[in-house]
Amino acid sequence: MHYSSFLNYINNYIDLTEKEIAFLRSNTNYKKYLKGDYIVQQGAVCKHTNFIISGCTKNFYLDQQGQEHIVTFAIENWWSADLSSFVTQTPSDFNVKCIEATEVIQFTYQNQDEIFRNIPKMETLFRKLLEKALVSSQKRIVNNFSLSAKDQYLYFKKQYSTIEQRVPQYMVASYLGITKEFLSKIKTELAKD
Amino acid sequence: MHYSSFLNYINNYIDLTEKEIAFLRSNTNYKKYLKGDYIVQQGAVCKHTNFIISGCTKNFYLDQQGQEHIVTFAIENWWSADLSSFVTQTPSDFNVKCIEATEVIQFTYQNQDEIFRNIPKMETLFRKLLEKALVSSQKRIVNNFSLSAKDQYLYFKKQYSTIEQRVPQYMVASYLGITKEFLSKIKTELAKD
DNA sequence: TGAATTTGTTAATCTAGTTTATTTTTTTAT
DNA sequence: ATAAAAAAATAAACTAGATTAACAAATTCA
Repeated sequence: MHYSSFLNYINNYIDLTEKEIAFLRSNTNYKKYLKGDYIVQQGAVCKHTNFIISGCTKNFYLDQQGQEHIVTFAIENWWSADLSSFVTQTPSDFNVKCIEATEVIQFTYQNQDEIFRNIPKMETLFRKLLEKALVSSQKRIVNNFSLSAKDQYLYFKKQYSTIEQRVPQYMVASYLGITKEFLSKIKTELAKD
Repeated sequence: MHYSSFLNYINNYIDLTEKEIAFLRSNTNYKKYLKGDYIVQQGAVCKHTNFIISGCTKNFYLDQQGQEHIVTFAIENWWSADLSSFVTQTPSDFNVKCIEATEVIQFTYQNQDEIFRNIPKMETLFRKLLEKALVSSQKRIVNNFSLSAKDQYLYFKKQYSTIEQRVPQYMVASYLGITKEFLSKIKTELAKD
């Protein structure tokens, strides 16, 4: 049922015994959010790390002028949380909001602690996930200062074509750090070729 | 001797037994680089993760036009490597070069594997380090698209005042993703206030 | 079905940061 | 102490991308 895609995902990386699976189940829970629901709100502590079974979320913050800046998107088989708030259990500077109705498997900080203590393989898995995430975050910084807005858009389109097709264009612009008008201009230019 | 600052550092996070310390020593080694030496070269595999005992390094890449873009600096008590190349053991897109003569404690990918297998606390330490690194990498992305060049410079100055005082200004500009001329302009403007 | 709201486009004007070129200052090595 | 090299400053012309504002499509939902 709900857990199959979650367990499948983990099974791609590590082998779990029946007992470990049971332990994992008892330290996580399933939750369903509606389109527009907040999973994390700026100012509140991020209580859970969420594995997305279905749906799509955006992680964003509002600047002094109240403008929304999207930091990351997340879809099926991705993790979604505000890492900073989760690991320190202090109020978040970010919001996580559902762009679509979204189903997740989630666990608290305490749950995570239990899981890592009882299933060390899970900590190894997370260490590797964090490595990957850091690499792609660094890649994004690099792209940021060596690619033009046009090339950054093309990179995004190539890397995350699924996401590009699912979210409104102004959110893509926000993710890229450009205005929606300029993205529109880029797209009409690209269409000419 | 060489190991004291390394062991001190680790001791801030976890407690190691004498036996574990011995194991750690036998799976790492000390190395000294001169100013200007490369620790990692673009195109070569990053063989080691380096803990800096003394000195300063820059992690950078050269774009199509041969322009240098600095991704990170590292000084005493920081880690220095090209993570992407290290974890995949494939050729690096980046260079790590010593800005000053630099002493490190280093270990290979195999060493790391051994260390994590034999001292799980060390994997926990690294998982937490990665969390911190990812948080600050995300913070940098956020700053990138919500702060002006001037405010990004001020943030850098505040966060990394030691580094700012140690490296030439054109490298700070490269790290910030602006030209040295523009940084110079910013600094004279700031000096007026 | 059609009015309201969200999303996307176009075009004119504006600005933060780049480029190029020259000069001045600081550092390094002898 | 001094020449050479590296780093920093200055200034003018230029450009990628922002802003504003008006309009056009596409969704949503009563």
